[in-house]
Amino acid sequence: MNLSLDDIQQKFRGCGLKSTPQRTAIYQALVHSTAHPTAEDLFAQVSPAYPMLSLNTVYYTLGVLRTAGLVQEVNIGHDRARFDANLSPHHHVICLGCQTILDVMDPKLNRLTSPSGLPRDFEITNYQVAFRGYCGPCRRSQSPMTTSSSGKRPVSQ
Amino acid sequence: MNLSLDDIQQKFRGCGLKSTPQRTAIYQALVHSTAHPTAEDLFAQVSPAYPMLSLNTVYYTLGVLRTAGLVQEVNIGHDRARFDANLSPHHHVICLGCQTILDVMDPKLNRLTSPSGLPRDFEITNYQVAFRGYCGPCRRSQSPMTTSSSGKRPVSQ
DNA sequence: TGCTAAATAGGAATGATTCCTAAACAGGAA
DNA sequence: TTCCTGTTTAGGAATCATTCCTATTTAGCA
Repeated sequence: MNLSLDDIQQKFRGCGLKSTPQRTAIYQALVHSTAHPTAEDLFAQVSPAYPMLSLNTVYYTLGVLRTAGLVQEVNIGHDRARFDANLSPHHHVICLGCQTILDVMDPKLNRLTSPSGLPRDFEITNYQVAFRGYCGPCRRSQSPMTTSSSGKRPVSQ
Repeated sequence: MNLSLDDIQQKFRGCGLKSTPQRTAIYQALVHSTAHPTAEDLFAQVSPAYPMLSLNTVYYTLGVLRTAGLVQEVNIGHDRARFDANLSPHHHVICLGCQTILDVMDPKLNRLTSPSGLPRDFEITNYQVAFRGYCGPCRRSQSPMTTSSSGKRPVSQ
């Protein structure tokens, strides 16, 4: 996706959001990324151009954009929130090795029907499929004996 | 599911885990729950019977059980980890109002095929569908004007 | 019964996120 | 254009789930 500054400004106005340089830069960085960055990632990316930028502002901005429906939060594990400006219906593939998240836009995944066995008055608004596995590089670097616990605290998933 | 203490002890042995009263109690509490409790929930539930129990032990135990494949972590949002001892393939419905997680065992959801557009060497090991929406009580208690932002920091999803 | 590695408890540390507040600013009104 | 007001920003402190560290206890085997 390629959005000009004007496009972004219009988007913000359309949602009743003020358009500030920081906000624009943060949103733009997110739109141009496919890496599902964390707040800290975005902070690192935008900081050089705005040395006074506060991580706090990144969190606040992401919260505002999420509320406005311009970005969504993606989570793998409970560790830190990752964000995505891709609003078209899509799903995710997560590498359990390097924690990379890939977008999957297979249309057949968008035709799932409401599951059986739900309370009658439950209203589904959306759903997402999360595929987990290992990417090529992570598969190759995994030694065949990685399964034995090393005696330390077990690692998340 | 109803597991006797003997069943649990056998399960632990089968995974090469020591069987301790605390570990057994924590696992049993999880097996008997359908509420996808957090570590703190389990701590609160088991504490009365084991007043010396440490929350630390609950975390450690859940880590061990997860590594052994006896429990899985379920996440809604990035806030805190929730756990599930239901190992049969199933999916989740999450109420965005009260954060309740329901299990969904609709067999048609277990027949999804690997999505298109994936790098050829990516190996999917499993997947889960997360449906989001609002349960009956939450729908009814939502006033029609809840959408207007109150001027405070926006709330998570 | 003794040994040893694993498990436990407690306290301290970490780190992501949120809270609080004063100053700066965007955007509409005059 | 200038002024006003509510929003946004930055910075520091606070919160809270989770992990780390460590000494003590214990399960399970020899």
